[in-house]
Parts: sequence; structure tokens; C-alpha cells
Amino acid sequence: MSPRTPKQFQEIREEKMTLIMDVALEHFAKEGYFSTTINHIARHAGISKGLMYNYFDSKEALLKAIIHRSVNEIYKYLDINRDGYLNETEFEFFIRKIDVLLKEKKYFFRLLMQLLIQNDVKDEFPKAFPESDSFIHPGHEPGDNYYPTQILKMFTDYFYRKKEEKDRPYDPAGELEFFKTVMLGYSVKALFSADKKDDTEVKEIDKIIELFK
Amino acid sequence: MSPRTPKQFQEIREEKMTLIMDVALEHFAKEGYFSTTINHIARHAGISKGLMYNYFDSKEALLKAIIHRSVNEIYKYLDINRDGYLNETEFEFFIRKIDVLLKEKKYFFRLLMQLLIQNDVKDEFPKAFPESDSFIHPGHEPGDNYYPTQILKMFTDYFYRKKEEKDRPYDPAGELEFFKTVMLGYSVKALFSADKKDDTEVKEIDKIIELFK
Amino acid sequence: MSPRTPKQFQEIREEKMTLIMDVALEHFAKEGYFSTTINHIARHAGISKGLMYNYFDSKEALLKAIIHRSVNEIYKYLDINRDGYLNETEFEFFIRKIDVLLKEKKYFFRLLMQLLIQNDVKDEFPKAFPESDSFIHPGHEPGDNYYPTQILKMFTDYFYRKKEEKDRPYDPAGELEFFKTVMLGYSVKALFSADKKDDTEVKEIDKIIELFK
Amino acid sequence: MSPRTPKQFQEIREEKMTLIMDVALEHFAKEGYFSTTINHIARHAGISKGLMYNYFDSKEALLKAIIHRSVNEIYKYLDINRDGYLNETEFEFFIRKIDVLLKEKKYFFRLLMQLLIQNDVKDEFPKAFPESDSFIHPGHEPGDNYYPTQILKMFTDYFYRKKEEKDRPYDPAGELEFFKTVMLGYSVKALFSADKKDDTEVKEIDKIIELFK
DNA sequence: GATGAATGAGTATTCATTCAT
DNA sequence: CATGAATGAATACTCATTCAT
Repeated sequence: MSPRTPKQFQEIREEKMTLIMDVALEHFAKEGYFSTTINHIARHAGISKGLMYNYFDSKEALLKAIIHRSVNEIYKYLDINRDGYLNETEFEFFIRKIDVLLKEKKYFFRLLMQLLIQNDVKDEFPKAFPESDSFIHPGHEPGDNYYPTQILKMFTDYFYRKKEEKDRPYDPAGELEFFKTVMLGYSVKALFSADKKDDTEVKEIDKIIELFK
Repeated sequence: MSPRTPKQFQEIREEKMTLIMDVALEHFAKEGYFSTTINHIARHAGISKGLMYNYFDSKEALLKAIIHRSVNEIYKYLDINRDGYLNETEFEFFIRKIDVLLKEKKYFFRLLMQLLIQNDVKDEFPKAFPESDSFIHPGHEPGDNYYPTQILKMFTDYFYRKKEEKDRPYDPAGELEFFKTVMLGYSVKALFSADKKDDTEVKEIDKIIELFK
Repeated sequence: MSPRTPKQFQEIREEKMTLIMDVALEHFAKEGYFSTTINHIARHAGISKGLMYNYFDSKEALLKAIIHRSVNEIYKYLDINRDGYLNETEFEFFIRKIDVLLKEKKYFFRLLMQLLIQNDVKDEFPKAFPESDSFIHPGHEPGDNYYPTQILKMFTDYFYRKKEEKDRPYDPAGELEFFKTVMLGYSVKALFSADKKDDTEVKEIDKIIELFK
Repeated sequence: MSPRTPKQFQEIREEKMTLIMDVALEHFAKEGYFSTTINHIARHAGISKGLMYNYFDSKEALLKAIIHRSVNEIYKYLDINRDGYLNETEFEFFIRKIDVLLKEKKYFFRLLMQLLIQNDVKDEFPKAFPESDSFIHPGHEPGDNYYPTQILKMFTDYFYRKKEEKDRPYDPAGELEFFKTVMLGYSVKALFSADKKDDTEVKEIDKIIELFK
């Protein structure tokens, strides 16, 4: 019955915030951001509406926090801050990491896609939600921390380096573009196809790696 | 001062319905189905809310009518009811048709993607909105008129026929799967990238055709 | 193709008005005044909404016209303008007339009851819709044409006259009141019970007549 | 500053629900169910529209809750679950109880009559709203708990028992029917007549009791 | 920190009524 | 006389957000 220490309070706070974000993410992804009510989230998280507003200023703030958290986790997982050089082994490794992410962060990516599809949302979250265009033609300052740019640069370098290794005609820009197309298609399929346990899709990622390695 | 003829009424009706559907489709695609209010549609169409309900029973009925109309237009344009045999020339022709559709029916396909992403909507429109899964593994009866199945069969046949023409090892199922991945990625990029007039993407469709022909 | 004469126009007018009122009365009685839409009436009468407004200024005006018509028909049928004297034979005859009316003007009386139940409606139609209170204690001028008053007076006279014929103690006011209770109960049952063809109810009116004759 | 206990919340809830139901019942009875708007109820109850929907899912749910409450209260007050045998003293007692109910639950019974008059509503509330027909010819299983049936059976027994006590010709079925007619007429008058403080109506219930005892 | 009662601006929908033709 | 397209005020209902306790 002794009063809780500040540290304990902090732990409670973080636990609750994590709980709320987890529940919210799942329902945002499954039922859509607009269709998911605060009431619904609170009820499923086993807390009151009021408490939700104690932790997050608004429904939109909750959404941003969720995205921020997931982006950071992905950022860490992908370990972008390394030298940014991809050799063939690293390329394969990186693609497989993305494939893992698509499954493990399925809810997040589904939510992200929902939001990207909506123009007005896109305009409001230009940083957190890189538009597909900015992904393709990023207009960001050199050296900035905007990680889609970094990833893109990594792959750009990778494909341009390959050109030098080839003796036959090779169009690195086109190859990069096609690679992005394939990855996007693969991602969408991974996110929105019903889960199935045959190894069709398992093999497809191998085929993609083979193709671009 | 003579009263309007039934034909005149019919014309007015069709004009207004087309107007409403056009305006609604654009806003559904841009701002999302749920975020687009009936008020908004009416204001942009220059009519009253009440008139909307004179022509469409509900917001959902409007949505269904829009989808129905677009599906029919696409159906006609793609001319599915031919023999269903694709030779290489027809294959190229068909892909280019799809490419044209992606641009001309951009709003519709954007809307469709929004709806497909939302689970609950998917369940309600199983025919009009082929789920991504049914697109990949259609469970429909042979011979039915369900056109995604027909299209898929056409391409399946195409890829299996190629196998016989090749002397080197060839996996038609894997090839079909990869083709779908590429088309999906290409479609998403086409639908959600900012329009640009350089010829980067113009070339990409050529590359895709080249790859699978 | 000769132009219609004014008389023919008049006939068309009256036919249409009768048609509209008939259809409206049925639907008002069955579905309720508020739940019955002008559209519904027009559709079932086979005419356009506009035409309805050509004949009746408003939905309320239509209601009033229907009531006015029925009241007049009933008035005529009951032949109130006779001397107002009821002997025993005439008493029986009158009760049987009311019984017939309850069946033949079922829709009208059902509608009337709906309206009487609603206070605000009662206040608006004090003449057409005699409140139950005014029926019991009419506050109208002597000699006026307000027929519930006349009917009431007729029965009052009837029961007071019976007093003189009796040698046993007899309370004409109480008898009148009880008579009204019985007639009201009988009417409500007649109007809202499911029609049945056994002779239970046939006998009940006989019993009532017997009791008060 | 300490948070409210669950019990306090419960009390607030019950108080507000009672308030809302009381206000709604009065207005439903006076202005009619359809004519009474949620806005109206909220304004007269001194609360917001939103709060009403916090406690009741819909206008119809509110109506059902009101009916359910009143039916339960009446059920308790009439104490149906006794042996179901009526001697003459109990008969008088029961009739007087009904008379009291008619005055104390005036609003409820007015509302009930409105609803019974509307065909479609009757079909939806067969249990809560015994149709006049089922009151007269109940088609329910013997022994069921449907209380109009129980009450009817009680009176049926009462009148058939009287037959045996009489030496003169006596038709119990006809007597029961006539009793129902009288009670219905008396009820309708009690519910819809303007309140008056003379003792005319006080005496009528005495007369009715006298007549059937 | 925690609760849920309370609010009100916003949303889809209805429907009597008007009016150009 | 006749039509039905067009309007807009009104209605039931939702939901993010606030706040007293």
C-alpha cells in the first residue's frame, strides 16, 4: 500500500500507452481509421475514454503516435544508419528483412496504405507518410534523416553499381524503377491477401531476390 | 408550356444521375468514401441534397451504382467475351488496354482500392469487388461469367502455353504469380503517383510487356 | 378529339378528388396520418404528386376534406335533421344504423380515433373532431348545428323520457352515461378487433339494444 | 475530488433514465410517438440529445423501455400471480385497482392505445402490446405467463362460476363479452376525457361493479 | 491517475411543397 | 390538366471531446 514511486508511475504510463496504441492500431487497420471510434478502442483496451485523452490529445494524436512508434521500430530494425552500402549478400538480407516486416507489421502497413490512399491525409503527414511520389522522386535536402530517401539512395547506388559489373547493356534507372514496382506489388499482395500456408509466396520472394541480385 | 415528355424526363434523369455519379466518384476517390459527405457532393454537383436522394436511395446505393457503372464500362472496354485466347500480339494489346484503363478510370480504381482495403466492405461486394485473394485463387465455378476469373484464366492459359514453346526450364505458375505481382505494383504506382509527363513510366509498361511476352 | 365541356372537366375533377380521398383515407387509417406520404398516396392513386396539390392545398387540407366528406355522409345517413324524437323503435333503428356505420366507415372511424388521441390535433380541429369531452359535455350554443350535440340531446331526451315511463327508481343521467360507455366500448371493439365471422358480436348489439330499449 | 464510485454512477444513470422516460412518456402520450422529436424530449428533460443516446439506443428503444417499465409496474400492482380465483369481494377490488391504474398510468395507457391503433406497430410488439383481438380471443398456450391471458381467464372463470349460482337463465360468454365492452368503453373515457372533479365518473365505476358483481 | 456523464457540431435521410414545362 | 424534378427544413443518430468528481 506504499505510494507508487515516480518510476512506477512512469511504467504504468508506458504500459497503458502501449496497450492503447496496440489496440488502436489493430482496429484502425481492420475497421479503418474513421470507422474506429474512441469508445471502441477504450472498451477493447479495458480503459475509459477519459484516460485515453489523458495520454493522447486527440484521435489524430493517437494515430500520429502509432505511426511514429512503428516508423521508429522499422527504422531500428532495418538499421538504416549503417554505411548505406549494399553488396549482393546485404541486398538479399535487406529484402528478406522487408519481407519479415511486411508480416510482422502487417497492421501498421495496412493502416499506412489506407492513409496514403487518401489525398487529404497524405498532405497532412508529409513526413510520416512519404507519398509514393516522394518515394520515387524525393525532394529532400541532401544529408537529411528522411529515411525513405536513404533507403532509396542505397538501392539506387546498388543498381548503378551493378551496371559497372555488367558487360551487357544495362539501364540502372529503369532497373530501379522496375524493382520498386515489383516490391510494391509484392508488398500489397503480402498485406492484403488472405494468409495462406502454401509456399507459393515463400518462393516468390526468392525469385525476386534472384532476379535483382 | 406544354408538359415535358417522358423522354425529356428520362434525359433529365440520366444527365443528373451521371453528374452526381461523376462528382461523387471524384470525391470518393480523393477524400475517401466515409469522409465525403452527401452535402459535399450535392454542393459540388450544384444540386440539393434532396435531389440526390431522388435518384439514389442512399449513400451506399450511390456507391454501388458508381461501381456497377464503371465495372460495366471496363467490361465492355476489355471485351472479355472473345475467345479468351491470347497470342503474343493480343497479350501486348491487352496489357496496353489495362494501362489505358488505369489512367482513364483512375478515380474508380482508387476508390476500388480503398474499398478492397477495408475488410467489411470486401465481404459485402464479393462480386463487384473481387478480393485480392479471389483474384489470386478464384474459387468460382468453371464457366461462370465472373470476369476476373475469365481474365485470370486467359493469362493462366497464356503462361502455360508459353511453357510448351520454351525449351529451357519454365515454371508457368511462378511466372503467372510474378506477372500478377508486377501488374499490381505497376497499377498501384500508376494510380497513386503524382502525374508526371516524363517518359519514365511510359517506358516501364514497354519493359513489362517485353518481359512477359 | 373534341374539347371537353366544362361539365366533363367538372366530372373529371370530382372523380379524381374522390379517388385521391379514397386512397388517402385507406392509407391514413392503415398506416397512420404521419406515416403516409404524399408520394405514397399519389402512386397508389395512379397520379402525380403535382396533381394532388392541384386538388388539395396541402396534406392537412386533404385530411380535412376527407373528414368533412365522411362527416357529411354520416350526417346524411343518420338523418339527424328529423324531429329528434326517438321512440323505442327508432332507438333500435338508430343503434343499428350506427352499427352499420362502424363497419362501412371503418377506415374513417379508425382515422378519427387516431386523430382524437393526439391532443394537438384535437385542438386544431375542434369542430370536425369533437373531443370526447365535448361529446359528453358539449359547450355549444343552443340550437347550433353541431351534430354531436344534436345526437346527444336526442339520447338525453330518450333516457329522460324513459324515467317517466318507469315506476321504479331510475337515474337518467347515469343511464345516459352508461349507455355512452357501452357504445364507446362496442365501437372500439368493432373498429380494432380482427374481423371475425362468428355471430358473437352480432348478438352483442342485440343485447345492447335490449338493455337500453 | 475523489472520483465517483460505481454506485454513484449507477445512481446518476438511473435518475437520468427515469427522467428521460418520464418526460418521453408524457410527450409521447400527449403529442404522439411520431410527432414527438428527440430534440423535444431532450429540451424538456433539460439534457442534450447526445445524452439520450447514451442511455437508449434509439427512439424505438426508448419507447420499448418505457413500455417494459410500465408493464412491469402494472403487473406488480395487479399482483397477477395469486391463485387467480376471484370471489365477489376480490372482483370489486380488482376492478377498483384497474380504475386506479387508468388514472395513475394515464399517459402510459394513452400511448398504448395509440400504438395498438397502428397496425404495423401491433405486429412488432405482440407480447408487450396485447392486441385488442388477443385480449378478446387470446390464442396463447394454457399455463403461459402472458398476463392478459391470465386476467382474461380469471374473469372467464368468474363469470362461469356465477352461472352456477344463478337460477335464472344466464349466458356467461355473452356476459363476459359485455363486461369487456363496458370496461373498454369506461377505460377509453377515463383516458381521453378532460379531467373533471365532479363525481359523475366516480359513480360510474360503482355502477359497473354493481352490475357485474 | 481514472471514470463515464454530458455536450454539440455534424451526418445521412425524409418529405411536404413548389414550379418549370 | 398533368408531370415529376427540385428544394430545404426537419429528424434521428453519431462521436470526438470536455469535465466534474
